[in-house]
Amino acid sequence: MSEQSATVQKRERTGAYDPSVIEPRWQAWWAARGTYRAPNPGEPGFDPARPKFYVLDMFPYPSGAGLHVGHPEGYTATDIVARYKRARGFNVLHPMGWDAFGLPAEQYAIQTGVHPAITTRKAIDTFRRQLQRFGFCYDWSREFATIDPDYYRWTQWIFLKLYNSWFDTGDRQQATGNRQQAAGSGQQAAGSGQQATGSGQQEEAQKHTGTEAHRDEGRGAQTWDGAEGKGRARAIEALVAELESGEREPRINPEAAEHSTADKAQVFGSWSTLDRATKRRIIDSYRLAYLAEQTVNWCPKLGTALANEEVTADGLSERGHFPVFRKPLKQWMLRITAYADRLLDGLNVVDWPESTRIQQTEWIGRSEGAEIEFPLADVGVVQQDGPELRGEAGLRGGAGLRPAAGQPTLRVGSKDSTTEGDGSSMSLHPPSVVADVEVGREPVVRAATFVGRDPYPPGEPSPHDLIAQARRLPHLELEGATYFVTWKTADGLPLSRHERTMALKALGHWDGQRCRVYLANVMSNHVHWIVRPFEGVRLGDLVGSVKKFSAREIHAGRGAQGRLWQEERFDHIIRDERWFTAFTYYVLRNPVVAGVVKKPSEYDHTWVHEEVCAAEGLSLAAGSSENCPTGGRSETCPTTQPCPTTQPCLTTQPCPTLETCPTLENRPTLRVFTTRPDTIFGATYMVVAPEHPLVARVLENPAPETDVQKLRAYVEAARNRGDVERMAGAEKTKTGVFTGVYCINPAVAAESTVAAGSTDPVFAAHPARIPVWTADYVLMGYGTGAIMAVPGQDQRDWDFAEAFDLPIVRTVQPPEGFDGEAYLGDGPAMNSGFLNGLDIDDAKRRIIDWLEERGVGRRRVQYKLRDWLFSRQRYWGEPFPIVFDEAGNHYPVEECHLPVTLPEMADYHPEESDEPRPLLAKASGWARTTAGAAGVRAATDEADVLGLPPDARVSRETNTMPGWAGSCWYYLRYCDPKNPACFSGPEAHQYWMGRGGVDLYIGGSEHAVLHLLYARFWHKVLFDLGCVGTIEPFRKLFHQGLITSYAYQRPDKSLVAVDAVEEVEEGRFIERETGKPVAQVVAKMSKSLKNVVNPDDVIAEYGADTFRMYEMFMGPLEASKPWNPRDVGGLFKLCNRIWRLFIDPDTGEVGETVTTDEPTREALRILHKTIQHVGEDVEHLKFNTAIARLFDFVNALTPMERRPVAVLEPFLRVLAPFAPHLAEELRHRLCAAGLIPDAPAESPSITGLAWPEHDEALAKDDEVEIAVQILGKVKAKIVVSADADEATLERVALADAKVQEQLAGKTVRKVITVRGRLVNIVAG
RNA sequence: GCCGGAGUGGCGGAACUGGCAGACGCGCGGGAUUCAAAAUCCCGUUCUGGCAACAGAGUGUGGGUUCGAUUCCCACCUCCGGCACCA
Repeated sequence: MSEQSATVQKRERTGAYDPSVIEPRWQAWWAARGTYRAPNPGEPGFDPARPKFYVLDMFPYPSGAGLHVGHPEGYTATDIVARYKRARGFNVLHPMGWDAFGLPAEQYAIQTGVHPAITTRKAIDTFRRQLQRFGFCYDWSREFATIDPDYYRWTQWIFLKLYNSWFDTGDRQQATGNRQQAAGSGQQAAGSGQQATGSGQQEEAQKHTGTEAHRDEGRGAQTWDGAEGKGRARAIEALVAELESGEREPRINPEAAEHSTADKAQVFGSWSTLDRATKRRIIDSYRLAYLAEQTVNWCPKLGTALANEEVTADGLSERGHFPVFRKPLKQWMLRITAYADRLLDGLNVVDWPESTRIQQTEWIGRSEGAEIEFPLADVGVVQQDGPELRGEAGLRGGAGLRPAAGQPTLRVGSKDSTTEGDGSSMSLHPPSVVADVEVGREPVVRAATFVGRDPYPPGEPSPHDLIAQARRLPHLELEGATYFVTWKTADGLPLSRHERTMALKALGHWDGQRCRVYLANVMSNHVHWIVRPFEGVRLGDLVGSVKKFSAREIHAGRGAQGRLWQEERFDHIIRDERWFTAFTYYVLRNPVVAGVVKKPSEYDHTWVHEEVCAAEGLSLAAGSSENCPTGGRSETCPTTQPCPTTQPCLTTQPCPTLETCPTLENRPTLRVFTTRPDTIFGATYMVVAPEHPLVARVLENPAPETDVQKLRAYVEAARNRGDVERMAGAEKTKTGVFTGVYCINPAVAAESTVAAGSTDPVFAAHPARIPVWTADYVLMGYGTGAIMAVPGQDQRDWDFAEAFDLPIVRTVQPPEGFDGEAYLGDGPAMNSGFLNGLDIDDAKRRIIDWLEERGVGRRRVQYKLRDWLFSRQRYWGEPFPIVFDEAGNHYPVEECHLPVTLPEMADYHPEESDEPRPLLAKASGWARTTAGAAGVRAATDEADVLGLPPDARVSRETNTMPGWAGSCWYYLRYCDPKNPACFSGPEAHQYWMGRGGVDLYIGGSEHAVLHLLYARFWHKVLFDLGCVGTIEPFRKLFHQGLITSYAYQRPDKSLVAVDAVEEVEEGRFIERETGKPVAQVVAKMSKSLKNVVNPDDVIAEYGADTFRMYEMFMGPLEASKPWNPRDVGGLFKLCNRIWRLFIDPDTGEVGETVTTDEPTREALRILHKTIQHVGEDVEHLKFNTAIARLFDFVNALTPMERRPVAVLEPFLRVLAPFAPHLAEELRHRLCAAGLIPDAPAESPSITGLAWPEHDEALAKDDEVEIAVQILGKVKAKIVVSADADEATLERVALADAKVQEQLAGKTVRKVITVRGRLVNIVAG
């Protein structure tokens, strides 16, 4: 201390440059005067005439270790820009604050019991003190930390915005459309949906904020501030209103990742009839914040969940080596996937580094392709009632088809007690396949593919189309539904009139008792039935009962036995009156069209409920056959006609009837996602992930070829491999096991015919029959967890096919001479039937159309992006403003009751527990409360599903938000950090966030993906809700490079710490202990290598100005570069030299060389060059070259005997952004010496002064040296006036003696002249 | 493996849109100042050959386009960052 102050005194006395004195002085002065305070619109001192510039640093986490030299790199850059822009007349917003929640403080609390807030505040104070020592021009009046209740109150508020919003895809019209409709009309529907969305947007924006919309209107920049389309967030009330009005069908959000496809397929009655729980389920499925069960790595010993990186390869915690288990836990998720497309689109309007945009694009991972259904050839394994099939498995339900055990072929069989015994005697039209519905046992077929789309076509299709459509749909059994059911007689045996009457009686038997029968109709060989089972009655039971009863009666009459009715039946839910009418109309009109009767009323085996007869608009006699493509004959397809189905028929014989047509329809299918549907003909096998439900199902119910043991072993191994071998690195060899099951390749099937006379109904030798394998190179989490393997065009598939000797078929013609394996390039399709000759794009279009027409596939976009897991089982984070009632329903805390603050804890030790439990749950006094105390809205009445009675017992959400939460919106709070009424006041927000948001955002590339993606997501939600006015938050983004350090490396590449090495001579280093030579290398700074540079030390030695200039001079801002202590001195020297341009070191006064002379031409030239180049370089963030220009200036001025103040003073204003203390000091000294007038009273600081204007003419050199090349080699130099034209250049160059010499004996062929550059003579 | 970025003196780096490669700094060499040192100022500093004038080579490697290439194209090598069997 005493030694240091002695040095200081000496420096002061001698007038040497001493940053340790001048820097703290000016820092205090700036702080006292509020020099860097940026007033908001409306505040005193705000100048609305100036444009704004918002320059932002990435939110630092104040670690206990304090600042390292990497931090100030970006901060210096933004500081320079902020100062420069201020000098250029901008109102600059340049704030700083703290992303302060974080694990280290909590860990420390666990160890010591010190409240994390205390630890964190201390770290913040250290950081602030360190940052202030750099002289950064932050507006500290705007400082806040994410741990401030005043701040996280609004983080919670935004969470509630997410919670209370849903993503309207704008497909309401499509909701009543059909997924199988032609692509053209589908697009039309989507288009009009978007339009509707767009027009409603502004309106709703106003509605939501309650205040003025934050939207930045009239700025005109469509790309920035316009509506985006592709759907948007809206208030949940709008959803409820749509549901209540009937505008939207009540159903589970089809886009909800947390719901199974079966959930999403459920069709509910009208909104008003639904119970509370169902209404809630539907609403919650739409929220942008939702609860879902997620697997966590739970470590009971640590009482905490661990990130994947914190778990070792052997399933132990990295910390402590305790066992870790995978446990499901209900956690909050944010529906970021809804914004996948918009997050992609936004990347096109921002000025960001290309690499970051690419990283984000890849993270979102959009791939366009097709989803294709591959019918399973062996369907015995797929009982349609299994809960497994409800997941994302992609197994489509059809009628359950079942092979006889041990037989490779399908035969008619039954478990029906009435037909026990010989199944073969029941064969129908061999070799066809008959579906087997196990009536009375488990007839419900879950709809695994009923995803996201309403099954009913738009407009008014013909009844025939409806029926055909219904046939393709999965069967559903739902409480309260009305069904259309139809089945045939076995063998198509005709019924007599008497038998038909009996059947009709049976169909009507339970009317009024167990069901309501709306329509019953018995034809000579089949029945139609429209029925609504009463509550608690199952459709399957009813059908079974009717069949059994009628069969017994009829058989008795005939004296026959066995099966009367076909086991297959079609049932489908009738959802609304339109459909009801259509089905009824179809049933009644069909006999007329078929010519059985003249009009429906003549049909005597029909019974229609009065209600139906009375129904409006049902005109039974109306209609004609013209809109029925098969002339109404599809029900009784005669053998003389081709099969009327749209599916390719695989048998060689004409189908007797539709129901027995062994086409691919109505089989269970394996659904795949592919980006190369054009290669479908080359799909020679299938692969499903080991976790795929099909595999479990096969294990339960093996196919004849299944090697159960091997399969089971593989699945087990794959499960373990998930965690263990992921770390072990890329595993090259492909592994897998054949499941024993086959699929039918629908494209190959359609193009091939089975040889006539084949008796094999499941195409045992057919090329369309392809094996299904399981292998862990297929991931359950992407697509459908199943692929069609196309070895010819996919290297992974190729490798797999090679390994397991599976067929390879090329379907894209590789170029001549191609000797690779899989061919991924473009080329004409081959071996692909109707696709042959088409290039990839055309083939894709063609095949997708083809698939869609047949209902076996569709266009599909897939994303890698997953929803954002938003819950952490930690104490030190933002509490969720959510409570749960005793039934487990969640309720938001009302806005006026925010913030929900963290409770005090007795200690921070997690409880050791097998059950995942967040730490906060220990604060039971806090967690258990009442709805009123927690601030939940009081329920208005019974029907109010979103409120609670105030005295209802509730428990608080005990998870907390993740670290990302607070940093997602901090840039908005800076605009208006103290506003108690709003997250950011509209006026301030509009001003600072106008014109594309943050104008310059600098931070490390480690945040290139997650932080920037999450923040953009929140911003877009807030945009949709009218809370912000730009579609993107950060207009220009820049990543500073890493600051590395030197370390030393032994010949074996191991690193040696800096303090263990000695430099024996220039550039030669040895390891002190061994004396062996080591090489100097660049490495990341790390404690272990002892190469960490502490900024405090550097500042103590050289001062902040030197530090700032060194960091900027090291190299390009974006590059990684090593900290070289030796180089720092060079910048200190620069500061000293600048000092001495002004100050006589002997006297400490302004030197006598500083004059009021008229500047010389030379002095003016260097000044204006400096102004110009530094300005340009700062604009381009090229600070290293800007500082080189400062060197140039000093180099030019140093030798001058007389230095005009008219040149020195503007130079200080150029210097100020880089070395603000030095510039401020010197300017004040010039004032004090009377060499320049005092600065204006309102801004006595150099900070308030304008950037000097440069004069282009003065900056120009009078004469320039021009290189003269002969054949591109410089041979001579000539000096000409700077504006010499081409002719002059050529003349002077050719006249040059040296040139003459070189050209002797040669002919000049051509002379190329570039003004101000060179002359190149082509001679020979 | 894929995607992105980068390879230039002893070192950090510069070179606008294809136009004198090595700005600027560090280090090093020489000189001035000094009793001496530090500091400061001046000169030099890509390599090879030559006392020198000068000559030749040279921007990771190999090829190409061009009057002219660090810059554009093709192939390859090395390093850094990101993703990782994404169908």
